[in-house]
Amino acid sequence: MDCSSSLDISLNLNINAFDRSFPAKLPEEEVKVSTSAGVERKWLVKDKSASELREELNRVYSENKKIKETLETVCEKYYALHHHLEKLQSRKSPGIDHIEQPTKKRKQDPEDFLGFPNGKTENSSSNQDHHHQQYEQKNQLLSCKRPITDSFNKAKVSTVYFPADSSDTSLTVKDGFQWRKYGQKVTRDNPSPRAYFRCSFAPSCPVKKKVQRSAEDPSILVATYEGTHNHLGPNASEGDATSQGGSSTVTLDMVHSGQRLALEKNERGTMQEVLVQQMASSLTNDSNFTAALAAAITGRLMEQSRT
DNA sequence: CGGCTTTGACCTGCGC
DNA sequence: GCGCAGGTCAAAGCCG
Repeated sequence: MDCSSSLDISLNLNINAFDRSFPAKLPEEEVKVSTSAGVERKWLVKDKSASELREELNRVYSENKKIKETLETVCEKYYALHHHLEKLQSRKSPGIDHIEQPTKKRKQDPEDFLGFPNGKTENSSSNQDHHHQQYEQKNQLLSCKRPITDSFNKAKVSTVYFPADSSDTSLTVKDGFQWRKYGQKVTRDNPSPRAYFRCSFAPSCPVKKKVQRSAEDPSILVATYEGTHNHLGPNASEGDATSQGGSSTVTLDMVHSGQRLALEKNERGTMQEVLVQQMASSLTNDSNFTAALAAAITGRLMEQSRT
């Protein structure tokens, strides 16, 4: 059963209520913002009175709140539905996991069971692990794999996601280290080839890297790092790419924070994480939402500059 | 010429 | 033991 195809959870959130003309109104109040230190903050408010602006900001905040609430509600409902579906399926096939196993042919790859005992990993503080956890959980559901329960591999493994042009066929990611490609292979579960790299920055560095385009989103390169660099990064301030994840990875914290409570239960958490991932994807592809988000961020910046 | 990529062959682990 | 699939090796070619 193809879980992904049977469930269309793309959100058709009605955010029209949000005045999408808001960004378009901004030129009227020419705003220059620089967030770096030594900031130049220049506000040229011409035609609008402060009260009008405040009113507009309040409206933006309330809309933002509404969107978040809607998201949470959708999550709750989706989870309830999915849970119900699971129950029905488990009744149909007693003794079998609610998620169909495609094959038991091979043991999970190290990067497939980073372990995450209690939802944590060796470098659990980094975003990439959180992303990887989400990604793996998503993969388990989308590819209908059994949830991973094996104890995690001893080798330090981490996964980093890099945005990439889907037309770009080179499997190279810029993480600051120097890599030597030693192999490429087409794997069964992904039409795009997987490239194998060794760290060539130091001769004895044991770190290996696998890079493969995401099967679900070709615009994402999935880099799996194994081992720990036994040398400093090319730039000392860069640190270890295997534990830092690079600056290119993206977190949609607004969505995550709204779901934290719902993640308390493990099973439920898995479902929620998947949902969050898919919703984030759905929302970021929605120009309406991105416009709304941009407006909300602008509003927040304006508020901060005022204080 | 040295370093890197490409790519087919080979090795290894796993399930049946 | 066999077949499959992922991982690695190494020769050949390319490039600066």
